[in-house]
Amino acid sequence: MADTLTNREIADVFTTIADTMEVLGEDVFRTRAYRRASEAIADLPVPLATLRAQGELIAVPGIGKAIADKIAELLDTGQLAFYERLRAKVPAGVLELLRVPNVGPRTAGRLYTELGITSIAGLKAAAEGGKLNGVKGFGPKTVATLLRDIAAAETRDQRTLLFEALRAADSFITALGAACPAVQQATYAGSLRRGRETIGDLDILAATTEPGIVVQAFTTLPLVARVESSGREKATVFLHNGLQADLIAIEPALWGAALQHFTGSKAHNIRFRELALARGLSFSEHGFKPLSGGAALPCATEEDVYAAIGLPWIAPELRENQGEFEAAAAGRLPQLVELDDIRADLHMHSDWSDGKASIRAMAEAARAQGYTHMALTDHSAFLGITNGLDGERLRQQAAEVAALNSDYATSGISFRILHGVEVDITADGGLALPDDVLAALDIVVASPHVKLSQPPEQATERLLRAIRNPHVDILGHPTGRLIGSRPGSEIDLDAIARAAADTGTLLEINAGPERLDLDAPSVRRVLELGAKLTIDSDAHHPDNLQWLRLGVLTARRGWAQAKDVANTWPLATLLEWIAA
DNA sequence: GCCGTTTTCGGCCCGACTGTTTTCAGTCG
Repeated sequence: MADTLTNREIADVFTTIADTMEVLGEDVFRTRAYRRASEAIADLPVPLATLRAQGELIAVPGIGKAIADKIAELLDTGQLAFYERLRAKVPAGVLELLRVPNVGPRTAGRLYTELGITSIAGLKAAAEGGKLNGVKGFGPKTVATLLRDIAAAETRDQRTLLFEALRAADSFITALGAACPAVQQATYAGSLRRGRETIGDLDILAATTEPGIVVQAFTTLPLVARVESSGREKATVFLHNGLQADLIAIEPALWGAALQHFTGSKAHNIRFRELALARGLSFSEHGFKPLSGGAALPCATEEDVYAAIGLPWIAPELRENQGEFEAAAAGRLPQLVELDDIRADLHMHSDWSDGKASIRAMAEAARAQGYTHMALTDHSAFLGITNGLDGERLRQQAAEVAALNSDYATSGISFRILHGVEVDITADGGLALPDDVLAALDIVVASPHVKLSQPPEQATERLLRAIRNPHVDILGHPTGRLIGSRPGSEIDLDAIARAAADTGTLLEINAGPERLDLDAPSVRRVLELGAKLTIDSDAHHPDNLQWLRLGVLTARRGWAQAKDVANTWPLATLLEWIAA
């Protein structure tokens, strides 16, 4: 039998179904149902085959009987007759047209049925050859922007990493405030505020009593390369670095409504508005409109907005319609971990291996973050690892760590460097250092760096062996994925989490901008299964310690509380945990 | 196709912006 389809592959099938049905002009609510199902599946940390075996498919919000049957057919046969019938009606190239900005399903459908266009290249040729002139809906301006949009689709960048987007948003907001005194307050919203690992565009919110002036200032900033659209209260621009940025200028009295609206997610907002309607309230970025015509409700803060439908404020990182409304209604929202809760970084490198700074410099950087302790975890000597340490060099390093700790103690500084290592997990689950070397260390991070494309069973068994080694305290970047370039190992996350919970092994959220590994859905699942976490920078330079912010956002998206995260614990608690 | 503190049938979030319009459809977020 062929390999079972992954959740991602099945999610893609339902997205294609939705796209195809939209192009065919079929019922919008049916297409929305397929899209919702696809999104729900994409975020599931548990394989669909497992849920199906437990009869739990229809327990997933957005999956009903009909889609559950289609999932079963895909799992059993690797195919779906319904999907094949749809695909036969619309060439794949027509769906490709949807990648062109401002070409939606209606336009793509007409381009296909009326002009026989079945590819972006074909569309470009038609536009350049004047074949669109005189076609209903295609005036000269539309054709001109279409050619520009085709060029954008051909060179389109992938999504931007969270870390880069945060930096871009900060500088953009600073520039806007400096250029326009009419801005009373400005912040970013959208997926950036929700802490998603990659960002499609920047959503900037500005409070002002003079929206026209702010929009004008926004669209004429030096950072702006091109204005896509510009209206009374909204504008969309492209920056020189290729990022798209949207602005909404809003009355201060409606700040909470606009912030809620532009933070999303779309699924969260749709659900929010359904709940509002059930209370006789229509909600938009301009606030509430009581259907009965009653008095307006306050919307200056997001707390006002959620209070209007009887709920406490919900943290942006939770707003994915993945159970946050139910938790809020039941008074069971988690008290999410915060950056200020972090007392230590437990995965840091120095120039003893491939880091760029001395142990002391890294320790001082940790102290500057306000930490009370840190773990120095240089690489073990292993194939492919630069300048990794063997047992002898680790003994030498221990002396330097002891001397530094002694310096801190005699200076009356309460700070402790734990001496550790980031030991390689070999392809079969062994470790690159012998047990007696590991036993002499304060803390051990074990991480996979090579052979990350093993079959799932082998990849899982490899990590399970490492977790069960009594010297291993932390499993570092468990899947090895790199966002946008390497998918990482396929592992049986439930098995890993259960073993980690059994042995007390901490599972890492590696906060490197390209790693964020574990990812947020995995974090939520491993916490459900009783495992504990660490959030570590994996810093190779003092500046990298700031990456921890990304890890905290990821932890929050995974519903993590401070008590779940070992580097929020006091040093004594951590040492007790490791000893046990 | 999904779903239920109005509902197992009949709904399904909401509005800005653009271009081509004699009043609105399509796209986007």
